[in-house]
Amino acid sequence: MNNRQPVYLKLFETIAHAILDGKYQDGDLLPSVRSFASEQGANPLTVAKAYQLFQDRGLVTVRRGVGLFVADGAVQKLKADERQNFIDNIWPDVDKHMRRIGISAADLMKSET
Amino acid sequence: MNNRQPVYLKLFETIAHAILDGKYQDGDLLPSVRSFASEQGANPLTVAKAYQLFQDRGLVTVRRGVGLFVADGAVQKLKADERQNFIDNIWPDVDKHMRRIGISAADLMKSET
DNA sequence: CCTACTGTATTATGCCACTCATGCAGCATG
DNA sequence: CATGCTGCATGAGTGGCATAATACAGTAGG
Repeated sequence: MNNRQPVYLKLFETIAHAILDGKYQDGDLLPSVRSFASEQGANPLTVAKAYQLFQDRGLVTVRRGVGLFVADGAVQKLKADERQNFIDNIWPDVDKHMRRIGISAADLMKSET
Repeated sequence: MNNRQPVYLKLFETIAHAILDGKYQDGDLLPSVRSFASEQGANPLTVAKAYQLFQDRGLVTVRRGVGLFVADGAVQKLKADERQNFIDNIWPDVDKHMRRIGISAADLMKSET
């Protein structure tokens, strides 16, 4: 029903994960709008919209005519932001949901690794 | 991040939570489409759409002209469905996200009551 | 300078999920 | 039968998203 996460948000996550996983580090050049678009089978403007989100957060610096670069301290900042967002917004809901259906975090840890 | 959750899904969750919390039990009459709509400040058809999801899952029985009733075994079935959905769909994503940002389930359990 | 690459602004168009207003159909009660 | 409640089918409007076709601005390298 709701497979409908917008493409530009999926692209944002794809990039964010690549950064968090260390594929791109501070100062690295990100794929160009057009190349990443063709690589992902998306429209360049949709990619630009995803990149815009990084700019809004100050995670990339634009060198017009050259490309987009991971800003200084962006990796750390992105990770910190994601952690804070998880603790403040995501986990409370997940925790509530778990309590409601009677699953504890301890239960889940047993069936891991 | 997602304020974009449709109203009818929020309403579905509201009802589901009420059932899981024991407010409505097997055989109980659910609020009518119109009364629940005015109570929630929503459109009756949006409420109907939420109720439709329960019908699709066989969780309610319809008595046209009378109302919607919680089906026999619905409470148990809903709980089982929610658990399965959590384990299959929700938790894997949450777990992946946690690993990526370096938070373990053990970390979260420390800061809980 | 010229070419080829960068990001970006503009405008237009099609699409689809969501929401809602209206009206109809079924049942209980007096 | 009449009233007043139920759920529900139909159709229309809205807004966000994605795409497209251009065009422009900035930079690097031959």
